[in-house]
Amino acid sequence: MLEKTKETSHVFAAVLARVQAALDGLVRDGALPAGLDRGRVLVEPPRDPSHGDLATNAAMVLAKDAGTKPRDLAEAIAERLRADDWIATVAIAGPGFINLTLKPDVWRGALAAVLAAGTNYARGVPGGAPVNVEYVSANPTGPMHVGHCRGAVFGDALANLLAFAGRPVTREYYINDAGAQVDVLGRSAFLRYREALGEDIGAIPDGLYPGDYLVPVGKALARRYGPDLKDKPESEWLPIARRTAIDMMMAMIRDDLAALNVRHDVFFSERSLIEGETDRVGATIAALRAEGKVYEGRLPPPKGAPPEDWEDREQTLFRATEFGDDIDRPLKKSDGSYTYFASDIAYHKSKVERGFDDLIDVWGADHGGYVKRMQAAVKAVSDGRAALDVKIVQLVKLLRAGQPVKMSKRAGDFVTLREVVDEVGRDAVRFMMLYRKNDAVLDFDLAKVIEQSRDNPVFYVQYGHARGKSIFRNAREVVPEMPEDWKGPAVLALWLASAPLERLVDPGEIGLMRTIAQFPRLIEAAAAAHEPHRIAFYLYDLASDFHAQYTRGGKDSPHLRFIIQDDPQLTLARLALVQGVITVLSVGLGLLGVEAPDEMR
RNA sequence: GCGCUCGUAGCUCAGCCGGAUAGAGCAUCAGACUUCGAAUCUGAGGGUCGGGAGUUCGAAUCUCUCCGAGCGCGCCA
Repeated sequence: MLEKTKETSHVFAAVLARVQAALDGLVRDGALPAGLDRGRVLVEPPRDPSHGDLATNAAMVLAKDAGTKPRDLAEAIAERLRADDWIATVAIAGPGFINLTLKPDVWRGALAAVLAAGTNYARGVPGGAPVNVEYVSANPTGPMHVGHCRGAVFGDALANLLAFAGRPVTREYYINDAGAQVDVLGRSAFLRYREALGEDIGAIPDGLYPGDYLVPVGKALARRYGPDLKDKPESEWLPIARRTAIDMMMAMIRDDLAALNVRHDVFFSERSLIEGETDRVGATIAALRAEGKVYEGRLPPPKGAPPEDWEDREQTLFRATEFGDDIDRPLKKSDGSYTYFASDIAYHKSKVERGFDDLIDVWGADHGGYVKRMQAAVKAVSDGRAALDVKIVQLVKLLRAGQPVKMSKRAGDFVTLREVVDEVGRDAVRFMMLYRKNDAVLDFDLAKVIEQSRDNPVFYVQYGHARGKSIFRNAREVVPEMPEDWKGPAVLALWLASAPLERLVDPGEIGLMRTIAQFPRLIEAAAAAHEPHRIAFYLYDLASDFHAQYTRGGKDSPHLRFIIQDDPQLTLARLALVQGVITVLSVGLGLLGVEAPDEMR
């Protein structure tokens, strides 16, 4: 049995290091030139399991620079790897792959490492540059609807993932509390205020928000100010109505987010940029102008479809083309006020000034055309130091049993986030939103996601966890010395540490250990790519392996059951394996913000 | 017209900085429960990876081009 070292907790990284060591050896012997770029050397599981546990492309990516043939180099590398104490067999295949089979003890060591680390398994070492993730940022003009849901869940899971990978993460929400939309909100609230005072307001006029959710805002205004506001000019009541409405809308949005288990560290007000002691939007523009990145000029009308009311005029422009955008972008409207983009530049500048060079924004698909200019702006305000990655989450098509759920925002009968969460549950919403790449359109079927079958990946994965827990509940009569739950995971881990893992010899058992051992690598890759959906797919695969192994211990092969009545030691070893599985399932589900239940109900 | 995103099995989708014979689920067909939860599992059939060209040892993946879908296109946020 190998020791539980840092190596065994990340087998792939360790084997890569061993391959690199073999290459170092070849360099020392003069068989390989020094100073080759080895960045492309990978160790990964081959697609076809019959090729072994791991494969490396080292010979193929280095052969050209080394001036040798891939298969010759592969043979030289293989010769050194054969001496490695972890490696059982080395085979060269295809154009120069080196296929490795590890000694089973390596995988057993990986399992032991999982047990020792518990819920810290696969956690990255703390460090790296601080990263700022901005997500949701829904306008505070009403409750959140389903469309907001996906970005919220995605951003939250991505932030969880980056934090777990070791990065210092700040989760941020940008409140669009300036501009025309919140003025409309303020006027709509004022109407409800008059209504609350007993006035008959009739139908809500066009151009104001009709939703009932503003009724409480009107009542609150009436309670706080009585009739005082009613006869004042708009310039006096609007700021009050607007402020009250925004605050109440944000409280509602926070509640909605809480229902989804989504939270933010920072709520950043757009209005604070212009209403503070200094006009930070103006200051940002002035600073950019001083650097020659802002100028007064004219834009050509859009090609193909020029607007009817196009008016050629000189305006304040950001030199976005210098930073990779297609066209320079206006910063001021014709009435002299700032464009949304201008505020957004100041806002992103504030992120840079707060020490973030690594920015992630999560946006809806309708903002796709905005990406280049924002990335250009981030480069401009940070002198190229900071980078912005914009994750576009695509549309969610809401269905019920295959039929589209009709939504009309104009009629005010859109489906709210809260309705969906209440109907299908937080776990189902979160998992399904993450069980898809962010940039692919998502069909969300309200009927299907509460179905309890293999068709529904949420239940499939959760069932895997519950099944593992169930095995522990049933094992007590064979291993009565098993610590009680209330003693906590550390006591259980200590007990499992004495398990004779060398008795895990079945290919299905080794396979499970191998899958578990891939988790740290998966976390690293998913974090680097900003792709939390990879976790969801991995968990599905792990649950699948586990269900398969469970069922193999059926009528034909009772010796493969996890609980063996007359063999407590073997049962103990298999319980250790089950614990490894449920640990990873639980950690992974935790990153997705989905519960890992002990029982299915 | 331009830009962004997407196009993989009948349907819904994976495919990890280019890698070996392109994988899952659903659906279809054939099987597995007197004992650890059948909310599960085993097997079969099903593919011009939208079309074409290029880059190279090698392309679903990178480049170009065409076709198709969605989103966006100064003074909305």
